[in-house]
Amino acid sequence: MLQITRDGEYAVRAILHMSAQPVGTLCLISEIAEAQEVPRSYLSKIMQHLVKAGLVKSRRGARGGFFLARRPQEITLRQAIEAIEGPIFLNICLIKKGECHRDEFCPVHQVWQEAQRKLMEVLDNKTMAQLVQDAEKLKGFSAKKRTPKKPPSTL
Amino acid sequence: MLQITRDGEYAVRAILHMSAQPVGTLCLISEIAEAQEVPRSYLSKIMQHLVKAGLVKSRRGARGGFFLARRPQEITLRQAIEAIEGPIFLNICLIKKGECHRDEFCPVHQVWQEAQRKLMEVLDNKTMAQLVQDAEKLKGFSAKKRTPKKPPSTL
DNA sequence: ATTAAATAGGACTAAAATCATCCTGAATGT
DNA sequence: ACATTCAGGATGATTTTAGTCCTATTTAAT
Ligand code: FES
Ligand code: FES
Repeated sequence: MLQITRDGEYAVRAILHMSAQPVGTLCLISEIAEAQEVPRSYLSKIMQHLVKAGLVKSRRGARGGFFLARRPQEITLRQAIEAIEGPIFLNICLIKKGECHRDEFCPVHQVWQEAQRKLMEVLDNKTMAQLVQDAEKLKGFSAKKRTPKKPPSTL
Repeated sequence: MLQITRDGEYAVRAILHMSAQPVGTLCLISEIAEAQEVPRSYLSKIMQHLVKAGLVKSRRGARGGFFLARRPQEITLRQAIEAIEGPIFLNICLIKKGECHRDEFCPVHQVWQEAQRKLMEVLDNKTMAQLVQDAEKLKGFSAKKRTPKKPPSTL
């Protein structure tokens, strides 16, 4: 349907949540699920998948939890999404040359290639660290709307 | 899955096929289906849909067929795809403001907006007329590869 | 008027994807 | 030992995808 799945969306939320924590913080599934409004049991599966994909590490047992395998500035939005959704191909024929035998003479093919390139460029150029910063700005903005004076002391 | 469906792909093929015909030509389902490698009975449904969407007109009965409702230079790739797939939203929260209540503070939202804008830009800036031209160039190119000498007399 | 040629439209279906839930097992800190 | 967490498998409801097939209707030609 040319739309990301809930899996992808939830994965981004989870990674973003962890990215916003102080380094070394262990996050619990229930905590992430509640904060990011993701069904708890569903998120469990997604976290497992993210661990397997190598983006997240986990510790089992009491005082266990999840934490990022890399620093937030080293994780792009694309990586977060593709870790769960798999590589993105706007049309099936983009998977690889020859996947569709029409790609040799189909004039639409190069349009999809360009569209995909531009889409990826956007997702590649946004790191989790940047998103956390953006979120802080948004928070500051909505706070300003409520209390127009006195900028917040901590940023 | 962030991928266009067969419906969308087949619709583009069908419209492209009609765009490549001399004006006034009536195209038959079976003819388009064979040329564009689309299952005949499936294409039938897609053509119906394209007629309802107003992109294509039809004439029933003997000597009937399909033809474009507008000139190829007035039909963009986006219009062809969206006529069948409906409006494209890379994430469900882009459908409209407030569709997802997180859009106010979610820092990913504006990234999806930009990604979508760039994707649409690519699809908007390609008309069926241009694609037909591109196809002719591709044909000429592969023809050149087979017979490196003697450029084709008709273009 | 008959008939052949076409599209229109509805019913139906198999397979896969989507979006989850629930339970058991394994690991780990106290 | 025990409470706490994640790991992983089984299950399932619903929707989407990607078709097929049959009948009805319209139209042109004879
Ligand atoms: S073969 Fe890739 S779009 Fe046509
Ligand atoms: S609300 Fe739109 S991406 Fe998060």
